[in-house]
Amino acid sequence: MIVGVLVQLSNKNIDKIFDYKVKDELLDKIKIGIRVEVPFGHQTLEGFVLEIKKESSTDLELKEIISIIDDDVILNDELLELGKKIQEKTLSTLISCYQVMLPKALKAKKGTNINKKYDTYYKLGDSSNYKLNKTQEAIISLFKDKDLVKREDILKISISSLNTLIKKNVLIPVKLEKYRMSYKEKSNNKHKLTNDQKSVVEEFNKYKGYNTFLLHGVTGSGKTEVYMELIEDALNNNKTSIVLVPEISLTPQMVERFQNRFGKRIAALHSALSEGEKYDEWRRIYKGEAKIVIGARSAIFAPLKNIGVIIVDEEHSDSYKQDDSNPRYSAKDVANIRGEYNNCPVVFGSATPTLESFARAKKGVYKLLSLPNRINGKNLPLVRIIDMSEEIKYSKGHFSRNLLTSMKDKLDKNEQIILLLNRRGYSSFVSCKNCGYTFKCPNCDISLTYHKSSNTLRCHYCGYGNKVYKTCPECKENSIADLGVGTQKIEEELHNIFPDNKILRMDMDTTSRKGMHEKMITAFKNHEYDILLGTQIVAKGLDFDNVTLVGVINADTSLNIPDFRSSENTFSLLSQVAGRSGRDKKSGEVIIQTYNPTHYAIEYTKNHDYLGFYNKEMQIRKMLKYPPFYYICYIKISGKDPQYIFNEANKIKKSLDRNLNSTIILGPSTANIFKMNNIYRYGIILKYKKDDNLYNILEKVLDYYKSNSKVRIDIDFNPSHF
DNA sequence: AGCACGCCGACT
DNA sequence: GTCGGCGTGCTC
Repeated sequence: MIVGVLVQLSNKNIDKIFDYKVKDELLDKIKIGIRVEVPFGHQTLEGFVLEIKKESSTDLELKEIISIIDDDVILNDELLELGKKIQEKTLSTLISCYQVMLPKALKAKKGTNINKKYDTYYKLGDSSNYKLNKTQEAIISLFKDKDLVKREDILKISISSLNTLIKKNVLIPVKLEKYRMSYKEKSNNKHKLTNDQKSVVEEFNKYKGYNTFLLHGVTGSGKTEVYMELIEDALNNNKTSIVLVPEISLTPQMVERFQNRFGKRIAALHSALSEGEKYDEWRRIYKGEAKIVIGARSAIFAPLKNIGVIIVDEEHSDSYKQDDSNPRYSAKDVANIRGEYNNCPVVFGSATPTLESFARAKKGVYKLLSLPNRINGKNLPLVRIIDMSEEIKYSKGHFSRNLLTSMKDKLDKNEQIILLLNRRGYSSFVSCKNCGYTFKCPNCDISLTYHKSSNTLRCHYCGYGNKVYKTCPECKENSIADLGVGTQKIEEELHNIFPDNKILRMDMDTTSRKGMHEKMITAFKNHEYDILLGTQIVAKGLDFDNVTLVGVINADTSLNIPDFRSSENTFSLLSQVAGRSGRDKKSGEVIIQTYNPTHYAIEYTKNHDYLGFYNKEMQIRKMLKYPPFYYICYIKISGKDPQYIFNEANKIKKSLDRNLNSTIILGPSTANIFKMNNIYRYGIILKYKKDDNLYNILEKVLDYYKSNSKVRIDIDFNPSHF
């Protein structure tokens, strides 16, 4: 017997199958999809068995497999096939496609193996010919409502009685894998669906088998309740489900909501778990103990069998696209591949769908489901737009008179307020008031961010740090000052204006410690604070009954990001944050401050007019040949030597020009951040509708550079941003 | 990724 | 003469 093995080393040169012989004693343990240890060159590596065959195609003398790592198949047929499809779509190495599907604990490791842990339980044996005493009866009574009882629970009664019962075979020990997490029993039965929700479910049920649905539901329309109904139906048909949510909204409350309804059949995969905990959850799914998986992007690879429905909540979120490492895949694409394989429905849900998804729904490629109203008949909040270029005459700070008046009003009524400051691309920075000099990172060529707590300047990309000088290095004047505005600055201003109110700041700085995010949300929900001030983190999915005012300090920051999706992202962000207001009985209000009051992304937010925004934005996309009218592919060429990189980038561009005739080729241009960690980068952008030669030629480019250590080529299909 | 092989410069 | 730089090629 010969096995074909793919070793766990992500490198284009060795991303192929190597053949090995199998020792007689391992013969019956070999299966496709298990991991084995093999000699490889001068080292020992782990790899996946992908082929079993009688003969090798090479005439080299084959080496033998050293050992077998798994008893059971790690990559089942579906995942094996899925990995190949992802590698074809992304042009990544095949091994990276398999590795991304598995918990890190299963990746090739150096001695840090996570061992399974066990708990001892007991089940009832035969007690028919044994007379129980009082203590023993107490032990047996523990089994009244369950089949298995934990050893610790019995020890609380009596260890000697336990030992006797074991000896007499009244109790039989069972070893079960110990999981690091505890699971809630379900406590809550299903809510009644509203008529809107019911009709969506009915429409959904008209279709059988694999279909992709777009559930367009305004904020507060009860999409989650619909998801749960679909999951419940799948469960009743003995099928499993996957629910994807953006990492940022995968809060313990969200998980709890599902646990309350489905109890232990839920497995949650999110970044707050340790690697060990993630591995435990993965095992529970793998063994079929968990039927419903809720998690962020990579949860789409959950090793479930017999999937009945796949749900992607907040489908507009860019977190579903992995863009920082290979494979650069979209979990939504993977959802569709798995939906097709399992012949099951896939549901994308959002209040502000991506233009790509909505366009597909309009064309009938996706089936459109709509929830146009908030539950219990609440109106969407009233939105007011404030022109800050006018307003700045009346105010020294960052608050308009309208916003201040409204805030005061709500605080008087003991209601709560959320303030959004979208800091992205707008970090606090110091600059010379005299000559305009700004401090930049010597490694990354971007502005350094000012951190007041440590009085330092830091680079948000590479972590470079430096003290703040008072004297300008350029003009030698003592005129360096803090000119940017961040959440800290606004927080100070708020303290001055509302000294009697409690203010909670929530951003990357204050929520990075484990559990903080959760604690803050709970504290705000319990009205320990009056005002929640934060970055995008406050916009997503949170549900606070007492919030009646949402203020956006400056809506322009996300508009100004140089990305063709900045209008879409702004509209989406503003709509999401507006949706936080007035979710309960009291009606809500939204005040958006901006220097671009007539920009359509802001104007359409005012009337919650998704369709209006969609139509306008589609015209622009069509004119400028952007998605959904064209696909985009970004080729990144990077390396240490800027001149060499530039030459190679031009060579690539010329070769693409020669070989692609229906593709628009832009660049090479310096990437947004030309220099980062002393690596220089150029980008080539491709726009295409259909080019049969594209994948072929891109593969040739990758192949040409695969052994060239001076150039690195990264290809990103449908990048979420540049 | 490692590691060996091989071809050039500068030193005990 | 030899040590060591890293460019190139190979791993069943």
